[in-house]
Amino acid sequence: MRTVEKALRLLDFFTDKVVEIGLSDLARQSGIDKATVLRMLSDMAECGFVEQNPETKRWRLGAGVLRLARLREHAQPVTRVLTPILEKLAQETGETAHASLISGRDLANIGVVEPSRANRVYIEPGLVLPLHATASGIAVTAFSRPEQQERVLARTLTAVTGMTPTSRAALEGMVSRARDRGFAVADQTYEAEVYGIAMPIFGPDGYATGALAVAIPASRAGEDHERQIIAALETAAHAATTRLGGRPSAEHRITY
Amino acid sequence: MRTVEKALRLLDFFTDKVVEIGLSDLARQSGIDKATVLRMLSDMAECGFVEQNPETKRWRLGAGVLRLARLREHAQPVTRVLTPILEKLAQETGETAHASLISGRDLANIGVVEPSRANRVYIEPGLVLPLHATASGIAVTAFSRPEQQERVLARTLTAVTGMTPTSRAALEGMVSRARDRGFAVADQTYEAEVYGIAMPIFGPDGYATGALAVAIPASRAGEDHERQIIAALETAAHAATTRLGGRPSAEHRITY
DNA sequence: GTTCATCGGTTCATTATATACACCGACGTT
DNA sequence: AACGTCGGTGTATATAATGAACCGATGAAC
Repeated sequence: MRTVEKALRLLDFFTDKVVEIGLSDLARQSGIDKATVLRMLSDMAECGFVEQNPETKRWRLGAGVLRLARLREHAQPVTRVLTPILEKLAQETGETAHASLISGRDLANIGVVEPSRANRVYIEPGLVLPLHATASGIAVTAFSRPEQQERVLARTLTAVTGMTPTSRAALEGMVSRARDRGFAVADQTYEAEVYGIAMPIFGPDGYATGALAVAIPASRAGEDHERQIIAALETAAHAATTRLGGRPSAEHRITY
Repeated sequence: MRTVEKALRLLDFFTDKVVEIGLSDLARQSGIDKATVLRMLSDMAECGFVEQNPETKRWRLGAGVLRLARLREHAQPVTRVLTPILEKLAQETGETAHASLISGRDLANIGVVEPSRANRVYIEPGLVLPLHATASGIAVTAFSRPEQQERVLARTLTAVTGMTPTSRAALEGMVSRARDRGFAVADQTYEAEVYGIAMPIFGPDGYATGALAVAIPASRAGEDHERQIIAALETAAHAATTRLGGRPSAEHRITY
């Protein structure tokens, strides 16, 4: 299999909670031989992607990722543009708002703003969202290029919760419904008790490049609240698209 | 060379100014065969490190780097901590202040704040600074582990300007002088007309992990100005070290 | 309107390189 | 003292990376 991809996938074992990982641990989790993992880590360390804690000998993300993020942000200031939009969205809806962008085969969370109320949904920063199991993923897929759409539908859909769509038919239904309505809804498909509503952000070619989403406790789901969220999302997503230099799809129309 | 490293080094061809690169161009610049470069880019794209502009077919940095940067920033909020320190430093000195961290074999610029005055030094965001040719690099090297120091001294030192130290002796002199004085000075070693002064940031083990620096037009270099900058740098670097959970080296004492 | 150069991308035989097993000393527990 | 685990090393083997030749498309030159 491809060595470069295997090496880069090692970085996905670092999460919000798992900040440092030991060599043997990483080898075990990834299923790759210890010697190989070490060589990959050393290679990535030479380039600044990871670094080794000199005391614990464990590995963590390196400063190189900060540099690259600055470069990308300088080329297109996604975070700077989306943060105020997310803040407004969280404030207007009183719920947790987050933004994700297509990153490889998945969706990468690149911004979260929580409302001030106590009972709110927590979303891990830097989370990888599966395209088939989240409102954001469905929204993006619904407005992707046909080939990209087919790639997602053709996958083996792993269940994250009991509500995750696992058959092609179920997913296809959710996607086409999202395309019709202009937004996607996911009822506890990724995490129990969490209900998500998402709207796509479009690129210059009229296809989705990411999504804005609002996550609410499932107990608060209800028609009025949902309408209010969708209205807030509509202006937010439109602002995000245009301020990022995108062009909304002609087929994107919101219908409740 | 190792494949993973070769692939990751491709990312270093993206800069402040070069936001997108075509396949043939990247192959030419890196000296790697076109087919190989394409495979590497495809692998990295699968992981979200790069993405292809669907119109121009050219490649750019992907959203995955934003995600990883968020994760690292969440684990240790380097940027958030250093930005206000840099702002104060730039304001106090009236000059461009910047911060860099060790990233692989080099130093990665991760923050710049410019003063309000018109005649100021411009530093590219996300720049890679060679350890031997910048004040920051000298400052870091002077307070690194002996092995690390030796690795830098043993390198083939490429000249960036006519003032860059290219002999081991010259570099050794600058490093030991920096160790004695507690800060490093670089007079147009990296860019003509730019004079840099840098002080190390220390990690928990008492060795340097990065540096804060002030860059001034060479024409403004002078003893009074320099003294003022060093004083501002001293408090700034101390604040950076402690607020990042580091411990200053016992050997770090400022002497003019 | 033809020519030519260059683009992104593909193919496939060759071989260089990644891999995995066995092994090391160090450390902490039992 | 025996055992398990850690990070790390050496090396024969086999797999995966490589690069030259080639493709169709595009655009500039004349």
